[in-house]
Amino acid sequence: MVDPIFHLNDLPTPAGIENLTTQQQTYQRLRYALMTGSIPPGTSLTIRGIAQALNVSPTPAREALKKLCAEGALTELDNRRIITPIMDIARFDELIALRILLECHAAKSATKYISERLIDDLDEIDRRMDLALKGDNHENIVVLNQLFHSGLYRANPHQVHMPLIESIWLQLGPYTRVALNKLSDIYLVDRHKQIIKALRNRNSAALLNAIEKDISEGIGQMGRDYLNASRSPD
Amino acid sequence: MVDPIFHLNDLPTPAGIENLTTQQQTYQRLRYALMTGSIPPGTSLTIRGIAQALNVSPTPAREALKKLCAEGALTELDNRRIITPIMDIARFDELIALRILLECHAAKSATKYISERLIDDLDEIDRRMDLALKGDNHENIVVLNQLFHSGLYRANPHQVHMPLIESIWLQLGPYTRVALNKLSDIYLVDRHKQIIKALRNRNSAALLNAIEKDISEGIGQMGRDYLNASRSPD
DNA sequence: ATTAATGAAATGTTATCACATTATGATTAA
DNA sequence: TTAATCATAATGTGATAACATTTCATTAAT
Repeated sequence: MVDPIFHLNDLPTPAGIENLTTQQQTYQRLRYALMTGSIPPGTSLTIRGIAQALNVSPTPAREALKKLCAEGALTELDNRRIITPIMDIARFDELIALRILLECHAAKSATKYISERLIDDLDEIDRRMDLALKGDNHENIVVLNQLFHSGLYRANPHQVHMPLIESIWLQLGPYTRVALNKLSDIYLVDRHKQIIKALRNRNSAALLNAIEKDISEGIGQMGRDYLNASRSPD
Repeated sequence: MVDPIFHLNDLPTPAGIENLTTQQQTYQRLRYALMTGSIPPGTSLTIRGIAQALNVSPTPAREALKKLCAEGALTELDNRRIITPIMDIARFDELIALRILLECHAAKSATKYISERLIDDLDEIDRRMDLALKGDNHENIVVLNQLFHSGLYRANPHQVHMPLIESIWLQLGPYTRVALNKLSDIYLVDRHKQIIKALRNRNSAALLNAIEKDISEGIGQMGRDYLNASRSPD
């Protein structure tokens, strides 16, 4: 064993996974790591390596890895090796376009289920996100940002789009971190405020516009800049 | 063992899976069965049951089932049992709306990669579909219909949407069969002809319109009728 | 008769080992 | 020096058994 998994032991563990099966805990930990961009693109993940790093037997490690592959969060190469997805600009742009397409659709189809109570909850999440932004707490920012968006889309009880949206989020995971690193505070939060305002006013057009901008000017622009910048020096 | 898997032995096997691993073969066979609607909604699928029915050991059976769960083709209940998804009209309508949304987007983003050669290929697929329709060969119809659509969308080499679209197809699998059963021949095929014509003319608006109608007036309408009809007698 | 308790059967989960495939690096031949 | 070859290690795959959970039918108590 060449200790290829580096510091995966030290990865932050999501809360509330104590009662899950070993396999589910392993899955949640890996998923969380991917979502928050804690594993660089192109990293090779082996069954035994993960098992050792997370102190579980190969079986649950294997199932967790396979599940993440099936969700698009990891890539299975032809030689059966599993790696974190490698990104290029074309693929990135497709993912951003899909995020906008799916999330605007989800928001639209959720509109009629949205209560004042839910809007208050989203407002509260956004307030916490302001604090996390001030504190530069990346993990919390990512998690809260996802809670904000998924809280909105999940208002619709007929859940068919969230798995698709989460698949996209997982694939964009590493670049969420990049985007939030570069984020000059107020920007993203501002869009969230617009979203909340549009929800309160039941202004569908404004809502969709705010969501699109939140995505395209947030992770979309930052990620694209990053990919462009990291291409040249090579 | 109560032989819960009925006649899964007799399920048609997709061609060209000889060189795959046992797990992949198992996955392909189950997937094919689901895609063509050969397993009724609500059917319980057990690891040992599938293993026995397909004459493989539990390990590959389990991996195949888990993968299909991750893709949304099967549902994992809270009690850990795995069943084929149960449909209701609201969910069905969401799936159809998502199909239209994603497939129109995929078609649009594929447009600039579409060659005359590809259009000829699609034309050929559609011709074979005409034959299959005349012969009432359901499996072939379903497979050819998917080849037609995926052939178009896969023209775009930056593949991020096909996994999402296939997830939707899998979830709609049983109703594809229903739709094609009721289909009065010419209808669906006609839309395909429109798609091909729009491709040749590079008419984007006509293309998107034809795709939307192909879906909404094909499986969309038929499936909805079926769900409405089967609701009342109960 | 209904409900609760019990225990056996079915099923999902995990651990482990044997096997197949792939990757790696040393060795040899051109 | 380079390319091919081979042995070894690393890794994924498959089979099996022990264990945990859930289901279900039977039994006992009210």
